[in-house]
Amino acid sequence: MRQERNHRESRYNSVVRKWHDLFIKKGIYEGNVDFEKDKFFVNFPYPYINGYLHLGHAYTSMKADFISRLKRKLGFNVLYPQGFHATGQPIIAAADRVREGEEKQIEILKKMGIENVEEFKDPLKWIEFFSEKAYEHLNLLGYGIDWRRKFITTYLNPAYDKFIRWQYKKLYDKGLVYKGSHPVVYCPKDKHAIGDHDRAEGEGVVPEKVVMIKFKHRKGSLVIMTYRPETLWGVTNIWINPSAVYVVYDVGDEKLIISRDVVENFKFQEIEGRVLEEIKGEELILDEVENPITGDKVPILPAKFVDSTVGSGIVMSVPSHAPYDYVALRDLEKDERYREVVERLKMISLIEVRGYGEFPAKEIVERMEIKSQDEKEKLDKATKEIYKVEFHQGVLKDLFGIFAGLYVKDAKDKIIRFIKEKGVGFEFYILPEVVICRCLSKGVVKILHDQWFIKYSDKNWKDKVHEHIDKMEFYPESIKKVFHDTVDWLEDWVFTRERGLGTRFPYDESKIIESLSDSTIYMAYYTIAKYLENPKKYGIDISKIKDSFFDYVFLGLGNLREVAKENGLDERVLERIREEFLYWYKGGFDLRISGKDLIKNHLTMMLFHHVAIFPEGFLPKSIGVNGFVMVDGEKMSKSKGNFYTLKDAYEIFGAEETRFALLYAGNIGIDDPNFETKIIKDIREKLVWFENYVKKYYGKGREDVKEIDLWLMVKIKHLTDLFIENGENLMTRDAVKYGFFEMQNALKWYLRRTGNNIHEETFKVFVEQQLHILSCIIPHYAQELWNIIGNETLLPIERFIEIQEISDSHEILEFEEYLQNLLDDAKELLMLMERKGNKVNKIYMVVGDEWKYLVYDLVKGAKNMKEVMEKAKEEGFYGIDPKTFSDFVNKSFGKIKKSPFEYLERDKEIEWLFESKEFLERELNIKVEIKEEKNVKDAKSSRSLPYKPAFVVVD
RNA sequence: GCAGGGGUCGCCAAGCCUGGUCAACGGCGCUGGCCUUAGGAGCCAGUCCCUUUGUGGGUUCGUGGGUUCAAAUCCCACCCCCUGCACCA
Repeated sequence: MRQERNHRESRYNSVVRKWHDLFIKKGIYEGNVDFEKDKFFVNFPYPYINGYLHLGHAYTSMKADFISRLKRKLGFNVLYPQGFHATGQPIIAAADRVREGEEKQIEILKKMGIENVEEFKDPLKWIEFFSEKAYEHLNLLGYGIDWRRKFITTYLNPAYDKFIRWQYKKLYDKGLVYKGSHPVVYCPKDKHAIGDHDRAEGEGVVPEKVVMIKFKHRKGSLVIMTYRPETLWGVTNIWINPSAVYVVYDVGDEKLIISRDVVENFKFQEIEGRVLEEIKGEELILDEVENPITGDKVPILPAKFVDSTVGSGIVMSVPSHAPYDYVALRDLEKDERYREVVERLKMISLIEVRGYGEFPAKEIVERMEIKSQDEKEKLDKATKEIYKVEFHQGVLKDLFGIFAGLYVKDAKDKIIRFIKEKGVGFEFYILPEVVICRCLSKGVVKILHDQWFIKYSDKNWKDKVHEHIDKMEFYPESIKKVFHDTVDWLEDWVFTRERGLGTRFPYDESKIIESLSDSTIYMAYYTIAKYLENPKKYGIDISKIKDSFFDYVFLGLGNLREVAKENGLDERVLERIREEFLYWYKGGFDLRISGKDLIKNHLTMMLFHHVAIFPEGFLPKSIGVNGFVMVDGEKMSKSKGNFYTLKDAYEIFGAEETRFALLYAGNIGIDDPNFETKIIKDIREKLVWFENYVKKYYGKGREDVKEIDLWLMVKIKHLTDLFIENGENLMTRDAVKYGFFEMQNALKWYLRRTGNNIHEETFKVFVEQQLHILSCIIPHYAQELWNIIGNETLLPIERFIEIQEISDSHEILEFEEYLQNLLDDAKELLMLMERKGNKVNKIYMVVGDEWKYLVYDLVKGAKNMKEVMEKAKEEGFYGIDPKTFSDFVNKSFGKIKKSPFEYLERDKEIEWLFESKEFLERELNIKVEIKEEKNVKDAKSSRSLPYKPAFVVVD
């Protein structure tokens, strides 16, 4: 047996298959309009189907599955649908790679167990294959999804396609989409934007905005690039690279002097022109140019650090505030040829900043002991430092005129505007680092035109989204703020693409709507997908569906008869579709649960679009967000060998075990949960134990009720409440903890306390409630056992058992706690005695006298010792010698204050203690006698405290 | 750089928002015991340090300050770590 190389299939997989098929067949997961019941609509973002679903998908979607079951058992009418996402470029790109015979891609497919790789040259094959697999695999794990509403995106699904087109027409009509241009990192060879995923180098690099400023030169306008336009007031000279080649670039109305290396970049940013002449860098040296703002005449000087491929290949020198400039000038002073010129230059102090004097650059260079401009590392650090403090804390000095007194961070944009308005400069985009395309050509910044934008910058729109977010629930609550932040941060979004799968944009049919933009309001589509995805069944001809259909169904526009006629529908069908939407989408969907990566894009966009399209009363109600699942404490990855698809999990761990471990892996929240493979076995064994125990003892037991039976009942109620409360808040780890582990611990204690002499009815309630709880976690195991103990009904649609409040439940709970403390203390004592070599045959447990309990109450209600003594005096110290009394109070005041018992009465304590005598003897393996203090002579007995009997050992 | 999150007793991880009941939930690991032919599982006890024929004391929650009768919990500064930054699902 042990030699088996592969994991044996879980004993419960067949149980899962059996019941899952039946549940599906019986339609218990189908959400149908029922006005008698409150609805609960939960959904999980449709996964992109370029591969198998994995544990990451399973983790988040299992929370959706769980809550759908919990809510159903609480009496809600539940809708939990699932579609699949095919929009975008990856599938097409992957299919292309197959067609090109790329080995890596083919290998990936083969590893997935696909034999006929050829077929995957066709992107449609991918969609067909992987959406089918996703469906299959979700079923393997027994997801309770209403599959009648399953769909895929893109034009391959004409109904969905029409729905998306309708949405974008709405947005267009509302003026929320517009045509514009924007800068992208662009591959001149492939002729399209290079996203992160198709870069060989330069991941994460984005175009950065800089300012170009034109200095007057005898041959035209010398263009310098700067990140810090505010230092234009302090330019002492210009830097060029003496070994680079510069050109006079005629752009029509003026002649720009820039580096030859950047001419292409200028062209891509639509500064068209032609090169008139080339000038060697060294020829420009010592030429004079004029600062367009201050009118100062400054010389051009050589510097090694100038990169002729960045910006314009020319920069300005501000030695007072730029360490590089200061050092370069200092270096140059040593050069005979330039000494005279350099000595004449005067540093100009521009910015007042705490901690620095007039010339911060000079100070920091001296402090860091930077010797020359070759010390690049130090200089970069110094530059960063100066830039940071000056930007945040720096204030512009008087010579700035209208800008004087402003913080740099506030003045910057104003200065840029000023420069642009004066016509002496313009904005430009550069790449802060080199980007290399997959095709190995170097990326440039290109301004793309004819791009369509969604206007997320719209203030009014943002405000409405904020307003709605305030009304929503978030799990965890802390992410509400993140959503607010994201709404503020989101800028206009380019939503059209040249290539990829998807829906064409109605106002420019050459463009495809990209994937994030076509997945914004499809949750509403689920409500009617039942009809549109099964058109024949309802006599619907999708090709006849027009915008008026969606207008009517989603927005209530138009009248039934006309709309039905226009869309070739039976009026009753249309009415039902509208009704279905109204029912499920009333108050919005109830919960969308997703990975945390979608907060900053999809989820926020989803809110924007809902607010734009749907009226108040149909907007999302709540969002839950999860971290990324780890496996055994490590990020899941194929290279680490801890990557599991749903199918892997089913085969290796078993469906129920996987479900259980996923829910137990973590609570809702952005922390990364941990799926522990080693607890699979524990879970399975616990389940087997319970199953066996139930089979053996269910329906048996005594009839008379004891305190401990009541205790178990109280526990069942308490833990059920905790399970439901945590479950409803998606705290699945805690829910499982209370609903299973603590339930099982309670049962174990109960069996120990009763010595397996269980009370039939109490045990029956325990078992049934345990199965109710488990049917939210592992419904098939629960159903199987439910069936075995003689129930014919389908457990997932049964309600929890309502357990009546037990009147003295607090007292009962306290007594068990008391008993555990007592047992612990006694064990400790006996251990000590044993260690000492003392023989002990019997132990007296001596309950304190009544007056001690009176003191207990007094102390609990009193602020301090004095108050206790005063009150006691009034009562004549309860007939106790005042000295004994005060000694006792002195000794026990602190302990009593900390004591947890509030409800347990002394006579109950004694009564139940007598009932528990056998249990104590069994546990301690010694004779036990319960006594009252007044009946015992031994001096040790006086040590008794309320709720802490004294022990007297007898040999 | 900007934004968000986090540093807790070997590991994972509660608690901190609503200061005290916190030496600090729970799980894993480890140690000892019971059980067992044995291993596994299960059960019991222990797992910061010291002390103790019994309920005791000390020092802890990234670092350093502060507020308070009282701080893991509130405030300030600092150090370190993680994630996202868009045309991509």
